[in-house]
Amino acid sequence: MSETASFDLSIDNVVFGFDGEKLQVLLIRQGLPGEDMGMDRFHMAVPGDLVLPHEGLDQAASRILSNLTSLEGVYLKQFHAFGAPDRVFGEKDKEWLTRFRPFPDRRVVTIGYYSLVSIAEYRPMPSSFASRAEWCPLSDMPRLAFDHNDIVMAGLEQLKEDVAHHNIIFELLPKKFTLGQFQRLHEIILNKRLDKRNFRKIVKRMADVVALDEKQEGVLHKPAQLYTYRKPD
Amino acid sequence: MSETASFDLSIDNVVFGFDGEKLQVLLIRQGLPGEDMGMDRFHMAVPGDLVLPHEGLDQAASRILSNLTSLEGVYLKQFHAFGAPDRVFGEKDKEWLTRFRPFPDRRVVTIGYYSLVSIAEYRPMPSSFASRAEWCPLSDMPRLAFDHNDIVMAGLEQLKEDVAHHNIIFELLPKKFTLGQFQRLHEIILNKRLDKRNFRKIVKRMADVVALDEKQEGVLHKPAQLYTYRKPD
DNA sequence: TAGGTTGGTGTCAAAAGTACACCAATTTCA
DNA sequence: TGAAATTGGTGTACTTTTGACACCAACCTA
Repeated sequence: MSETASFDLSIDNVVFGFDGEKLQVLLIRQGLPGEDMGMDRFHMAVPGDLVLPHEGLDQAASRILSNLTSLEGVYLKQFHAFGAPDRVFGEKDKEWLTRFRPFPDRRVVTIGYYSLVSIAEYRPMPSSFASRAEWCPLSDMPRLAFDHNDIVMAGLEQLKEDVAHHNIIFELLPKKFTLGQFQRLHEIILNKRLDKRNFRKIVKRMADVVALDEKQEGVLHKPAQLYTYRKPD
Repeated sequence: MSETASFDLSIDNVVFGFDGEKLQVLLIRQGLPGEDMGMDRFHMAVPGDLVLPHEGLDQAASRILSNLTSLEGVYLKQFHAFGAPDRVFGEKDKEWLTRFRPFPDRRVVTIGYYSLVSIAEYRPMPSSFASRAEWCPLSDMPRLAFDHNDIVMAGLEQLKEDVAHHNIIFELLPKKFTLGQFQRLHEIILNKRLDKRNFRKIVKRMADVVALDEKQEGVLHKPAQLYTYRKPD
């Protein structure tokens, strides 16, 4: 075993999206855009790529996200480094590396980031996006490439903790949201039911959640008051 | 700019110790053991080294910690990856890299870990340790090598958050501790004063902190009841 | 106009948090 | 041998937060 190591470094980004109903994760199809592959010739994966030689980690994360998904200016947070020596073990994974990576055998350590996106706000994506990336409900994740299933789960755990103690959850909501959506989002992330009246009591105490002069329209039930989040400087 | 990157990967470990009074950080003198260096010919640094080619990250972290400090079996937690392209900028840092690293110009990304240690329990260190590592109060940190000052501060921030929500704080205490020490430790980490009676009320509610049948000895004041922490499976 | 669906509201009891002051046990020094 | 210094140890009253709980309202569709 040589004492001199040489690693590739990558970023993998777990993009969480909320559509008012479910938490979803943005997945991309591995391979060249437009290339036709048999059904089991590819894996879905979390958007990720190698860090460039002179690039900071956060910078790389937002470049890669932007390249692969056209998402710009979204919340990004580093949450964990994944470096198990056997991160890459599947045959399909090795084949993919051989085709698309200059040094397919080099060990690659990846830094996990997660992003938060309101799906409603980012719905109109460029077409180049739609062809390669798609939302997938967290409750229905397929087998992903490499150790990406682990990365997604670790990202979710981190999100849970962060939500309990910070205000980042608003990044998952559209600018205008209902208290129903807000509560559902909490319930999904924390994975437990909350009492409606108690939840609203708490929200009333949040000075930065303010009621708008507007109601929901076109819903098949009593329309809800819309709220928004005002960032405290 | 080439598209093919190649990185060195290192671990840097912020070892926090508590002596009943102050929070301290374990620092090592950079350079060869026993080598005589002028006062400004070296930097203090957090214990860290390169990850080996076939080694997992957690595994590397505990190997490196053990090599540099003889500490074994201590609490270790990965908290952040540091990869700014200009992490290494000082003249002394470059000189050190040239002497001790096979590829001194290669970009190195480091994974930050922190460890928690009760100084009292680990006081009897092998002599090889004492000559190279020493505790330094957090309140009195010198200028460290590379970006290690940032790493220490980031580790402290993470510790603050983790202490509020997990039970890891007991790792910093000796097996037998007084409520005074326990309270002081909280005050230091959270950086605020706590009321003695209220603090003890909370502790009484912690089922896993139990009073021992023993008192402090040889202190210059009323001896305190000793307590211990029983891990809940 | 009836049924389905989500929105929206208040009260009470239990638990947790917060503010606050004095005596006790040991050591050291005069 | 006792006074001073130092930290240990205790309880009460008030406020705030949490948690359990049930019904009517407004919109849509058929």
